Amino acid sequence: MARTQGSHSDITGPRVREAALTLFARHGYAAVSMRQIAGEVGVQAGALYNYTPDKQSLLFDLMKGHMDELLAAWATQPKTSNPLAALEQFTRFHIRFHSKRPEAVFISYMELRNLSPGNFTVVEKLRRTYEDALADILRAGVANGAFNVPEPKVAAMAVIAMLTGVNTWYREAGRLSLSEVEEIYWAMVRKSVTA
Amino acid sequence: MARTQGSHSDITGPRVREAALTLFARHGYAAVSMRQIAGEVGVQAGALYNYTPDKQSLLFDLMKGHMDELLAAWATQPKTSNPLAALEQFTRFHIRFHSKRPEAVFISYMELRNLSPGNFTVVEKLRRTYEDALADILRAGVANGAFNVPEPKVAAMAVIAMLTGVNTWYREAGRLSLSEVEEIYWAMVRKSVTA
DNA sequence: GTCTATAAGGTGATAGAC
DNA sequence: GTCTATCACCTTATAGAC
Repeated sequence: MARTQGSHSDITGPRVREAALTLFARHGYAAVSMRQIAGEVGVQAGALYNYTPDKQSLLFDLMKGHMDELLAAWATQPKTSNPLAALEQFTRFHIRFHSKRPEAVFISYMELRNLSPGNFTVVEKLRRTYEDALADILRAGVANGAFNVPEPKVAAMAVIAMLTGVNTWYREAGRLSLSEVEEIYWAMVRKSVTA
Repeated sequence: MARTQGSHSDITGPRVREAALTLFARHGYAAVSMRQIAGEVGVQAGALYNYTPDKQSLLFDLMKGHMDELLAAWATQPKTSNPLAALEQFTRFHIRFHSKRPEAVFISYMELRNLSPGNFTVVEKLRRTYEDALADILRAGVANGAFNVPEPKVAAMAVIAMLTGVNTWYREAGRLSLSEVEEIYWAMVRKSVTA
């Protein structure tokens, strides 16, 4: 892996991001040095600055990229006018999407305080957009009598916290398949908000 | 605050812990230096080592102390044989206890990966004890027909994740009182597991 | 018990050779 | 595009004066 000379711009860039993702998730942003990231990629520390202006940008790009992908993936889901069907879709989508990106999810929840104020504002706005998508589903269900939730935004936070918690214990090699996990959580989410 | 000489063992010890709690919660364990903690207390960095053998012990003491207090407080709650009443008690207890210690809760969830392996094992065992208390309540409710949850341990994780999420958005000065928050979450928890 | 001084080494970021 | 070398500074922890 270690090398002494060479030119690899097209592959090094993604590898820097991957290494940062893995190391930030494992040890935390503040505990990881640029030298560690460089070591994982197989270059010297100075070479990283061809791909990022600084360490902060590396973190911001990972977090903003994750939120952009999340919102883009949610946007491709077929629209449903039935609130109950929409809630089921959101629940299953959230579990499936987050289970595939545990490192990015972990960073996005743990490293918010290490974002510069300006970067924090950007990421926070994207997060709020996602939360509001669920809150709107709940409001529609209240309006048509399917749901009974006095505070849709609070209920949305509660549901998202519950669903994201899957990542703290679910392992692919574990006893339960992801489909079984989906069923368990969907049953709980459905009951928790229905009238 | 700054001083040049003196002897204050009986008050400095707690102040070191308080400063570490506040700073670790705000910036993260890895991002906080012993000099910062000393500065907050009003002593020089070297003086901290009269109160802790090292930085890691400071983190461990905060996290183990928090889990010990949590389990001790839960142990003082009156015993209830009715699973539904026990679940309501757990729900309200969890929200109230955690809302009073946002910094310790934050550290206990965010800094697990910064514990040494041995310290992690200790804290993790205490956490599992707390999770099992809720799982046992759910199993009792399944046994007497009050609840319908196919996987009590998974449901316990789901409920705890939902309840702990309150700390991410609840503020004392906000629109909703803690009692109102308790009602909202208790309604959701109750419905999510009832038959 | 707290201070100052120091050891030993790590930090992010940059300059200039190749 | 990557390297080596470096700047200026910060890190945890300890030793010994007071």
